[in-house]
Amino acid sequence: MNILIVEDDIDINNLLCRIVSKIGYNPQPAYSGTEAILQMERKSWDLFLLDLMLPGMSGEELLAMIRKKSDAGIIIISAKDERMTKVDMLRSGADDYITKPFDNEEVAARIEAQIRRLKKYRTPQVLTFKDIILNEETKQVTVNNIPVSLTAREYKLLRLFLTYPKKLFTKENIFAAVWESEYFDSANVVNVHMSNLRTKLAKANPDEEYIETIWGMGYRLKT
Amino acid sequence: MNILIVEDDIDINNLLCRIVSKIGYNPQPAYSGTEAILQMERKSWDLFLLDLMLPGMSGEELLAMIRKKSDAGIIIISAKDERMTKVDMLRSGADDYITKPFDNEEVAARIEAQIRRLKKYRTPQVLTFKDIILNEETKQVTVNNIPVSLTAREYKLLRLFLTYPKKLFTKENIFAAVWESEYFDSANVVNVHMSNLRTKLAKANPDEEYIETIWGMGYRLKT
DNA sequence: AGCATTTCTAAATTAATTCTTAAGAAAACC
DNA sequence: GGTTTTCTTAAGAATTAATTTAGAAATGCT
Repeated sequence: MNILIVEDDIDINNLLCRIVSKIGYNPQPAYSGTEAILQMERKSWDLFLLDLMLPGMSGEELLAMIRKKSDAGIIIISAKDERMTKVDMLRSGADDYITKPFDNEEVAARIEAQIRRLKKYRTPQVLTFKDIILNEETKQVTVNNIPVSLTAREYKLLRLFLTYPKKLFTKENIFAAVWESEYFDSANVVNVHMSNLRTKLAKANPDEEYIETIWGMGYRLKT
Repeated sequence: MNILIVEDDIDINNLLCRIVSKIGYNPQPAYSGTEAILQMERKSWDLFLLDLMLPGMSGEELLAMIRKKSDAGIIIISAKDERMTKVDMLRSGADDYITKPFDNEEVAARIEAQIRRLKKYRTPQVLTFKDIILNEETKQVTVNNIPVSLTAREYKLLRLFLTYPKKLFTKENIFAAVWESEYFDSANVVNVHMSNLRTKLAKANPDEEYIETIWGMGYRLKT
């Protein structure tokens, strides 16, 4: 469990790191918003402890960026005790909020509450189905031990299916998840990308069928 | 989204109900721990707002019981502002904690934060009747443990019957529900699809009858 | 800017479902 | 018992949905 601690005050950051270590997780300090962004690109994080007053970038901005890119837990730690900020933070995607000065034990408990929840619904770093191996960390996909190069769309499509291997996805489902947009004018976009994905998978292993079409309903992995 | 509000103070309970309604969810008051237990048996809840000081049963006990039986979200609302209690609550399975006196907007935001999380990981809906199992998420149907492949129309038909297992459906009913259209020229379309559905079910289990014809009226599941 | 890659659109092709028709069977009515 | 109505079922026609191809538009990269 990797926890990124975004807090510019060195002493407080150290303290938070110690708390995190003590309960058995892996802390990494970041002392500015920009440093946090760099850390996000470097590896994937399970939980963010986020100070709101940051050099380089406001905590609010950073919060929005994290939420956009990741499903990690976010705990805000801040001296701002104003009501609207608190409410706004929760609305905008933070999972919890702690005000300074904080109590060490409370911080530990809240971190564990988040981790407990995350663990439950954890998406593993490597997704597999039949002989497909999709590595979330490296974004590499192999089929039948052959590396398959997918475009971004194809990758997201495949990942969606592998994440819920039994679920039937309607084209609307797929569009909402992969395109991250509500509107959905033409089902054909989805069709085309499904076709392309299938072609690439088939090229790597012509003897196996991975995705089945359920007429009038959508697509599902073929078990 | 059904939210059970467990709080003995009538005014506070009312206030919480109003907050919940306002953000578009379905509140149900319970004024004691025992009433909450009864409500839990009566139907399934998505989220609990839980006061700690309760007649009939302590909030701590109730919390443990809820967590044992359900995956619902739990938000503690309490006047006890002692540190250890707060920490304990989070450790014992609550998802969030609000202290009285609370701010209406904050309560609303915290409820929405919980709901957002719950929605994402919803457990799949499975409908059953006799040895028919219909999985809403995978759209797979098994009869007598044999997978049955249904067309989209047949699936919707079967789901309609399983959703209201005792209801008699007229052909107009069925047409309206499955075809999602008002007009209904020929009852025979319904007949034909009912026939096809029956044939497929019978193939998987020839010894059981699932749908009975009520002459001159319509169809109903055969109990 | 210019090249390469990806993504989207449009249209032709193919496939599966859905509907219509019609003939025969079962139930209700007289 | 015969007649009428309602339902069942089978087969083929019509319709709708999905696949695929090719090219245009957009995006990304150097």
